Amino acid sequence: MSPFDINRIRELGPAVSNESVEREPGPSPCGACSVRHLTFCAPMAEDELGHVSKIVSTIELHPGDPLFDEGEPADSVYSVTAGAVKVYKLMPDGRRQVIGFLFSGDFMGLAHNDMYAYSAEAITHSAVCRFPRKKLEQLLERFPKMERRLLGMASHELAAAQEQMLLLGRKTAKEKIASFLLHLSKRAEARGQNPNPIAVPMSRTDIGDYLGLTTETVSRTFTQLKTSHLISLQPANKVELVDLQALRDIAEGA
Amino acid sequence: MSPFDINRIRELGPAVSNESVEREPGPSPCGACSVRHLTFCAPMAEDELGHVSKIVSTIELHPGDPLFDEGEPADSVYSVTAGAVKVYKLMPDGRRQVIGFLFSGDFMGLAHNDMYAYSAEAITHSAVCRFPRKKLEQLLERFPKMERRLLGMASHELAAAQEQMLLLGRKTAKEKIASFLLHLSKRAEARGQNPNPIAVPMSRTDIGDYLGLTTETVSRTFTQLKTSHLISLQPANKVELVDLQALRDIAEGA
DNA sequence: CGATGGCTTGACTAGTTTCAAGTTAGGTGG
DNA sequence: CCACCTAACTTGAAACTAGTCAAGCCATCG
Repeated sequence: MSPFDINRIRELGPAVSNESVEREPGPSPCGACSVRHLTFCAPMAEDELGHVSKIVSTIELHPGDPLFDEGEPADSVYSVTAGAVKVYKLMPDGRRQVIGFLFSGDFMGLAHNDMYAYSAEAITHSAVCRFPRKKLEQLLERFPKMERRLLGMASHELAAAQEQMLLLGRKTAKEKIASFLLHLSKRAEARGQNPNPIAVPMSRTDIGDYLGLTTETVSRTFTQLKTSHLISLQPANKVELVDLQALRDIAEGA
Repeated sequence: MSPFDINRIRELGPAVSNESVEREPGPSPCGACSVRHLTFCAPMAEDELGHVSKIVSTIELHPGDPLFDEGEPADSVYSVTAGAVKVYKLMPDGRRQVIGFLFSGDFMGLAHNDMYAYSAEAITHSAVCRFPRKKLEQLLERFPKMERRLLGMASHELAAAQEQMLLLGRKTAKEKIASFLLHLSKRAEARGQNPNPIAVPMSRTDIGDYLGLTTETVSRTFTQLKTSHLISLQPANKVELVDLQALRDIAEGA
């Protein structure tokens, strides 16, 4: 979490309860959105933002707050504006696969059919924008440039998912962890945050469920990378990538 | 492969060499396309198909023919009209992850940046339509309904990729194979083909590289399912799903 | 300052891979 | 038309990576 993100959340005002707070849109929530250039709202002109503000509502989430669950009617699409959210799928016996970690600019809930294909839950104190599906679809129809942007972001997501398939299907534990850390670094940079050291707000269990490993293996592998002086574990869940090139070599399997 | 698909290929005429053959579009290749309802061309009206025909060229592929390679400039987007194509990523040491098997109606090459993120190669005798990227983008700009269709298909792909992440990260070999066979069955049905017995045109190695397993484990697991009378291996690479419910229970991990 | 939950470490187990050898099937040429 | 040849597939035994079970450590927060 950058200070930038924290400021964004503070703008939302204090929570009135320990549950998620949903606020009606103010005069121009989108005009003030500091991460708009990262979201699917990016192509909208200043004087068109009113159309977006009109259908959006802002939700504040605390660590562990659920946003929606797999199988629920997919009434809304969400865009993360601050914090970190995880999306995951569950098997009947409790096995879990984390599909992705979402940060500022990322969206979720773009289901083809009418149910969410995964569950979403906040990792840190976060803020998301909620778009009722029907109204968003009307907006997309009126502004094809927004739909184009969404297609571009979906293509990007798809490429990332395919890269993750390679990781899950063919990489070793060490290669998975190295890839994961480099991926976090790249994404932080893309959001204009510090790429090194990186914030690692999710738990070892979450990381394991994202990489197809157990908590224990994740922990052992971190220790191994630390002992080899490739990374350094810092306070406040920060990780310094000490030897970037070595990490890249490991991640690629070279 | 259904007889239907084979007929489609025969319409293309004989190959003039053992390499892929690229043909200039005839008077109305799209008007005659029998799988159009499955492709991203579906929303186009009959009298608009000329715009599509004008930019498309048809390519015939024989088993093993490469279509493009990871890292090449992504000049074109392709739509499969007959046969089966595999797309895969390679690691420097040769480890391979098959990202997907494509059949009639599926598209590939929708990269966000300017390079293909994976390689594509024909499994069976196949036919694909080639759309120069620039020209396709112009077409999408003119026909937002086509772009909407593409976004819908991309969302669907994304959901499938996420399901595959769960498979790769958390399922056992037996669960992976059961899921794979059921997935093939569902997809055949969606294309109007027989969902049981199913055609399994890809090799054990391809299946392994798709499921994150070795050839040997795939083979052993098929044998195991056969011995348990859940499936039956038939001639011509066909597999009969004998006990559908048991396969579903295994696939879901129940 | 104690308690809780997350993280780390250890010993053992198991599922899958690896290495190796056979078997089957399909395509080719005599 | 048959026999061979090759590649794909199957099966077996040993090895290894990551998982499981269990205990201890650390840090954060009332």
